Amino acid sequence: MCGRYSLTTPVEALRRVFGFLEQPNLAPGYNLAPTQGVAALRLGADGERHFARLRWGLVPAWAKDLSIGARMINARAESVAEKPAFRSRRCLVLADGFYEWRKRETAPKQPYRVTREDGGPFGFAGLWESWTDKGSGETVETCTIVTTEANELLTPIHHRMPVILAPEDVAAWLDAAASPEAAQALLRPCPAAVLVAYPVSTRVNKVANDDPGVIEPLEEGAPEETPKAQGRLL
DNA sequence: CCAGACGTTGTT
DNA sequence: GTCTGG
DNA sequence: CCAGACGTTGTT
DNA sequence: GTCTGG
Repeated sequence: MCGRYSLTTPVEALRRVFGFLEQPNLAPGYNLAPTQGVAALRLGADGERHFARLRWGLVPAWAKDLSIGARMINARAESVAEKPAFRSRRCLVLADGFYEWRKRETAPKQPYRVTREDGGPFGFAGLWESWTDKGSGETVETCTIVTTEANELLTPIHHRMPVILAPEDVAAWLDAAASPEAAQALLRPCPAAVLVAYPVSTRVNKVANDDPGVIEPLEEGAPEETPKAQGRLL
């Protein structure tokens, strides 16, 4: 699954890689979590790619309130085609790393950060919807990240992973007019060789810890961190 | 016709 | 909203 | 994903 | 345990 990720790449570099029109202000996100506003791309009616901030956690149009979104943070690739709640429009959620927690027998879960081998940004296959509050009339755009089975790199850590689209597949995913069969075929684990994974501090567990420290590699075999060590700032 | 459901994750 | 069940 | 909350009564 | 919030 994918319940936490990072996007620290400067917006200029994102524009070069993904080719969207806008020049938004984008603060680095070391520890992005559900219900937060995240950076995404959508295909506009003009056929161009547009940047959008979407609330992470899909809220279907029929929902009574936003609370369902906290649980709709992922959509299984295996069920995207059938489930009514996921008959949504496609988007690309921009990232440069994601976190997975490996369960351990005795010790607490060990978090890992997974990035591209070259450190560059990438896009998760996403779905988005628009929800309007019946009372206030306020509209909120929300999104979810599609997941699939783990590839060889992720299997020792976790059995699911987000769908990471190869750059050449992004256009086919974003174009809702493209064949559903072609889009469905993109929802598979990316090659293990393009990714690397490394353990990070359990400081990432806490959403409020949104600082460069949470993406720093944790030294293997290092003694358990003390609360004092966890509290130090960089 | 109306009423009511509609979803994910995890489980080494 | 859209679909299923009654 | 993890962290943290999770409830009732009353209403002179 | 289950649910919500970030």
